[in-house]
Amino acid sequence: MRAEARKPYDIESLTNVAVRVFAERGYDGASMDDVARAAGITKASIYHHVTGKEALLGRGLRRALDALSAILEEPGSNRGRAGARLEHVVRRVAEVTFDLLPELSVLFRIRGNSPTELEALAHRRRFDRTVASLVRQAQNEGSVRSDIDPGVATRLIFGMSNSTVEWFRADGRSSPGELADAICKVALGGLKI
Amino acid sequence: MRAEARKPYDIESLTNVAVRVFAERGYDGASMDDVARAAGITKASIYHHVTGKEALLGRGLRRALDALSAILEEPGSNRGRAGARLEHVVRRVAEVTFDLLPELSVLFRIRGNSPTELEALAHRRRFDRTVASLVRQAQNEGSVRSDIDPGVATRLIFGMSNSTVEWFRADGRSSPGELADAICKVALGGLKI
DNA sequence: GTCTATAAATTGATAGAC
DNA sequence: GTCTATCAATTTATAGAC
Repeated sequence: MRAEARKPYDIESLTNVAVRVFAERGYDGASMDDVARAAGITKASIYHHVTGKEALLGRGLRRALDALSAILEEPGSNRGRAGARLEHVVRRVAEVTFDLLPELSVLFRIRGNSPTELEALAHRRRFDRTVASLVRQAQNEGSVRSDIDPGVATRLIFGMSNSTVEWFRADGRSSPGELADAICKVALGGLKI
Repeated sequence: MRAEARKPYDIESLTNVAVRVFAERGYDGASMDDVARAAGITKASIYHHVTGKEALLGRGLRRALDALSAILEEPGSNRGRAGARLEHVVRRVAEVTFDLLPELSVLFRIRGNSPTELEALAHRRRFDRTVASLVRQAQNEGSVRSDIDPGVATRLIFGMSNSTVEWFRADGRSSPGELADAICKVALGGLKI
């Protein structure tokens, strides 16, 4: 492993490194020195690109939230029966999760300890509310069981889907597509035969 | 709200406070001063009861892991068909989660950033492996679908169940029993009708 | 764009009095 | 069992050279 000439960082490539470190050690558990070490530059150099640690967090959260919001704009989320639209959203959230694994991992673990985190949580709640109303429509049309509160059902589905960021690694043993399949099967069909 | 005479802390009552603070702000995001403030004593006083912050974490994690392990010793987890035993474990994990909400919340969010965390993660993996083998038995006896890997199924079930620590509050709107019901219904039966 | 050096604040932990 | 005072280390962030 020889030393290699590296392209200088810009704000995007540095954010890539930061979200990976935040995902691995947790935002609060990761220091700017951890990020610097992972990037192969010094801590001071980071401040040339961003105003501080919280700005790096904000950029990661923004990526995650933009990707989730985009799902709700897709045709599959807005056309057809509510049951089919719900299934589309669940599958696409799973796919986006694997696509932006560190960003979503960070989003799913924030606690609201700062204004940046609080704003992201508010955005996320908006997403959840939209899906919950989709669940309600699916219940009304008879394609989803009505004995569970729509908000609870939404949280349980995404609890299952989101938890994959804790253990899924694209290591070839199971592909993102296969896992997205499994999530849809269990969330919509259950484990029982 | 007048100042009140308070029973002096012992190690258990202080751990109660600490796990609640850790659950709310995250272990790394919580300072010893946060714990002290929540307890209504000074930071220095905490060190009379425990050797340090990591010891408080260890005590909380121990509570959570002991409660989970105890479930596997229950008759319902060891007698009868695998499908029924699995359902018992899922339900009991949900109930224990609501019973020890802050402790389980902390356990579910650790990353392995210290020896204490690494040891707890090892214990938790052991629990997961036991349940995964239960899922496999249930597949073999034909009570659980066989098109999903037992390890993946286990992680998805507990991903759903464990995620409740993020949002469930015993505020009367929905009871622990109702939520445990909903988790079993969705995990085993799915959302679809 | 990255570095060295350093400031300023926070934080985990200890000493010793009451 | 709790306090005040303080230390030592870590950590976020800045100044200024190259």
